[in-house]
Amino acid sequence: MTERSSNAEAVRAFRLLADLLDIGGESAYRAGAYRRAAEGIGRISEPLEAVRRRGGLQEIPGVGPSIARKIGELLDMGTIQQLEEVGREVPPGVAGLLAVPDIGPKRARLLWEEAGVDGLDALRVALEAGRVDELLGPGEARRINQGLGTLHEGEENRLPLGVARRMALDLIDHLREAAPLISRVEPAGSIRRFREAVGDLDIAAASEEPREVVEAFASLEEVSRVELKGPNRCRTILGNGFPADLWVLPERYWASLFFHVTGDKYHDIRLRDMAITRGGRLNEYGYTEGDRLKTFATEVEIYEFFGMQCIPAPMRSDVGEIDLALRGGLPRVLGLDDLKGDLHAHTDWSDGTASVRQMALAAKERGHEYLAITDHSRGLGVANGLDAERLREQGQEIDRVNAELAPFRVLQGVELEVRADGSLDLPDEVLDELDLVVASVHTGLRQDGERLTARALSAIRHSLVDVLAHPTGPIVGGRSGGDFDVDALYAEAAKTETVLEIDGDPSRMDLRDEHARAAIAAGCSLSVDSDAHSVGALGNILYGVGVAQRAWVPPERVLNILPLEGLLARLEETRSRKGSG
DNA sequence: GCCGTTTTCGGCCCGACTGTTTTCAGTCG
Repeated sequence: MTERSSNAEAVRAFRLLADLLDIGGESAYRAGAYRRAAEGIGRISEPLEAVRRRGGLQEIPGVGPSIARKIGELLDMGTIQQLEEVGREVPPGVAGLLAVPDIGPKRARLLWEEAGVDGLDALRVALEAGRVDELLGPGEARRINQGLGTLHEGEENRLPLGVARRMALDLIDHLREAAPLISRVEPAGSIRRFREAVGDLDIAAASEEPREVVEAFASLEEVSRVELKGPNRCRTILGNGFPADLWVLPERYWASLFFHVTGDKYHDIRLRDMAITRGGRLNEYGYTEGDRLKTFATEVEIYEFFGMQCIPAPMRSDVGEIDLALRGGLPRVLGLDDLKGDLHAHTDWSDGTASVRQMALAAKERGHEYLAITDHSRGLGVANGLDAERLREQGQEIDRVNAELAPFRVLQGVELEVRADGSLDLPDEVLDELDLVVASVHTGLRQDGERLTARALSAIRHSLVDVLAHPTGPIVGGRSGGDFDVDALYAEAAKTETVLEIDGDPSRMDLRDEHARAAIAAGCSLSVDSDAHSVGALGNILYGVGVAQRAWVPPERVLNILPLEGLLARLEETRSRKGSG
């Protein structure tokens, strides 16, 4: 993973360069170009060094000849000369001020030049001494002081998608109670785009009385502070410190508003560019040419207006989807309806909360044809893992449930521990009796990369392992993943036809989007699962679908789009091929 | 600095909100 860190370094370097140029009074467009390039670099999973080797740097969105050259400097010398030079003019600490809400490049420059503020600590001192008040006025000083209070230094203040989405849905419920005049209200922004970590809640609403809805929103119990409030817009900070934004317009603007609030920014800008070349402009009300406004009933109509296919929200990021949609060549990506079943779920036999029958009934109700019960194996003692004996007993219970619920089918599987030495937690003759074996590396994630990778590879190669669960091992917002050589995993999984999982549990989201994209490019098949430990959590498969869409995963590369018979045949084929190979 | 179904030069998204600006600059999403 050492190569990959150079991507993160480049993102940091170009962001810093952009900030410093901005503060130094350089053209905002030039500074913006560096910021755009940082964005583009942040979205690729391939190491920059590898991209350079194949001459592909300028294919990165926002990277042209000049920035490509600077990427070269960074790779070869570990620094960018221009950054060093600009850093001598403007102390890099000044760029840190931009993280404070209401401080942009102009105020950062003013604070630094007029009050010697060269970082966040100096800002606190200056606020204390009343110098910010003198420079910017009491109102701005108050806002900046508040903004500084919500700023968590270092760590980016983002929440796992599942947590953020739950918060947004609760907020929406309460808003509907408080403001009955709402005709529509939906989470938008990065929640709707299924980013695995979310920085704020963006909510779009339609109402003929926008002002009343804004007032109701600002008065919700959850809201601890209103940062900004207008007739159709409100930005708040919730009691837990998390920002929540609301946009409200009358129903006839809904599609344009929903599109606008969904983003992402660069996708939005590309469509606005297209509006300009047509002689008009695109905004959250519709398309305006002269004094004539054309509104849209649906997002599909917006895209059709520009002669494009409609792009699913998770795919909106201006990394090529727009050009494909213009040519009618947007690939079909996995949808929730494509999935015929779920291949990873737990019951009260290990650390789940529901019985086999309860889980099966709930899966059946969701329209699934099958559900694999994959309780933990014995090695994960903390999760009450099953040994061979208890697996046999559980098999009898599964048989009874299958007799009752046919043609729905409960598959008996196991989530099998890959031990610290790379051996598997149950003997082959036990695994051979099961419908599905999902292998997992849960423990010893702090091992060095070589050993970790070797463990995962040995699981992938094993003839009775069908799926490698949550292959990289991170917990969103918590511990980072193991130091796996992911490219080696993809290559081996593709070769052996072992399936890699997209685990939809919101605290995992693993594989994440960039990994899933790389795995698809390497030729792997994937499964998209809930990893549910309760009946309600079966719905988490939706998050897995979101990740798959962000990664442009085509349905035909996903194992559990297969109907039951096809799935069983496929599992058997792959096992026998691996066994003989 | 990037980029092109009007462009290889001359543009660069758009609108909302705040403060102390009496007509707009700065910031944000």
